[in-house]
Amino acid sequence: MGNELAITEYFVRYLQRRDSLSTKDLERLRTLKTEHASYAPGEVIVPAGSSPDRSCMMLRGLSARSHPLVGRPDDRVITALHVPGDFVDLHALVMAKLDHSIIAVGPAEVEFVDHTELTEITENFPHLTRLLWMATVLDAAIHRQWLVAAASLRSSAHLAHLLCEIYTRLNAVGAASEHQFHLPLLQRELADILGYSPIHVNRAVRDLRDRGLIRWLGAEITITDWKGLTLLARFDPSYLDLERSRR
Amino acid sequence: MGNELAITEYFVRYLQRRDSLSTKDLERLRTLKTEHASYAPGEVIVPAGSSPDRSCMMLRGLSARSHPLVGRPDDRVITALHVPGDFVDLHALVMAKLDHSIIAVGPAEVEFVDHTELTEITENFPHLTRLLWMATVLDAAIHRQWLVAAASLRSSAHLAHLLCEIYTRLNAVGAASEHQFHLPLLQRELADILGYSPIHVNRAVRDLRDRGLIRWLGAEITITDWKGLTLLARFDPSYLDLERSRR
DNA sequence: GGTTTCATCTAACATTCATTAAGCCAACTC
DNA sequence: GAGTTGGCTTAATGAATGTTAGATGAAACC
Repeated sequence: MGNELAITEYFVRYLQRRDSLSTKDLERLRTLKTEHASYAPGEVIVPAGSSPDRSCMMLRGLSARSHPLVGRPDDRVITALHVPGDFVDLHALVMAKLDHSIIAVGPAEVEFVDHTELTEITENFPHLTRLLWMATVLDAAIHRQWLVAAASLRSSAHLAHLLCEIYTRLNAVGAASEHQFHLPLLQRELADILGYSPIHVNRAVRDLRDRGLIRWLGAEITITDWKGLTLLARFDPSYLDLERSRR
Repeated sequence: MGNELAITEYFVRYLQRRDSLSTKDLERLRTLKTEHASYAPGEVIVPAGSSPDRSCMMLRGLSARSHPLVGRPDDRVITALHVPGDFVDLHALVMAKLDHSIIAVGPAEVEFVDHTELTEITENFPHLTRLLWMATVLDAAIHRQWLVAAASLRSSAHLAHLLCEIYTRLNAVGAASEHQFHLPLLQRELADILGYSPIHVNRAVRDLRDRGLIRWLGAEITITDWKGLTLLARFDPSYLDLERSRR
């Protein structure tokens, strides 16, 4: 009780999109003690190699998991992007050491939750525990889809797939609608995500624009032909597990 | 009690490599009711799109997660390989629908565990639950490393990385030693894993052989220069979270 | 107004990888 | 032993992507 304008609301929506929460579960989530933090673009939220004793939920903006490359310290690969509602590094609860950093992409705001509280949930709230587990398993499903996209799609289609996914995820928690969204993502960062050179990303962006599939002004994206974009990307959202079911 | 030659032994070793198991946890694992099954090469163990009510542990051989491609039914991408000790599709416990198939690679043997039993563990064995959770989170870490490898390594180094990983995982559960192992994996299957054409995989295999890094006869692989192979692949096993720690 | 900075964009050339086609070799069949 | 199959191997060509270099344009600074 208290905490009426629950900080965890986005994450609650993320869960309710996929299962139903008991009053008890909801209550527990809404009374989680959290600590707010804001970050400037590029700032490190959680450093690689650390063993954090808390995990963070995305509130506003974007964050990414960044893997530094051994032997090429100024080079990196981004293996995940996180939008509001994501429990970004929940997996750190059961890992000995983080194998990557969490960084802010554009200005970002997060809420930290102590692992003592999460561990307590695993002791007393089995259904809620399975839902938290689900959140990490869903991240893995997204990783797999990125692997599929990387292996089977060419640059334009690959970029198209990423845009379809981000819009669908934003839309699922009510953070975007009408095929428009804010994406403060540089082409150089896109290159680290897609595994191309920045120049090649530029070719792909131009291609999607030339085909009349998207409009991209500054950080504002409009998907002008959703059907066409999903077709090119062979996008099928079922991996996002958006069905409600009992877990 | 009973079940002395526990079927779950490989998985127990997998967990004990990373945390300690209480007598109670051990007992619960060893009394899991399981159902044995054998598969011929290529056979489907769990089909994509299903909502299985059980999950399987790898006992012998290899299995893979295979993603069929929409619009190209004879094409696929393999996003994970599983060795003995892996709880292959444990994630299905908290997913509504599987986004991929589990298939046998070479002849394979698995043990199925009902989800009712696993759910019961989440109700009464919180520490063991966190260890099961860890197993799925570790799969995700491997997915991420595959993404990093795909984006940052060229064919030979990419193949080298896969070989380093498989050997390390086999070795971690005592299923391989002295840089030798059995790998019943066709070059065409390697192509589906690495995202190359079979012809290009062949070039990569030859390259590693020509450099004197590996010997590959039939399904028997010997890593003749471990140091050189890990250097080429920039292989750092820390993502496999092989440290023992309290979770 | 000029300068700097930084992201986006473009062009020219180099490398990596896919595709097609075909040869090789061992295991198996008739 | 001839034929067949399946996996491995090689070569030649073209498409996709990387690299290097530099142009453009907008915002921030002085």
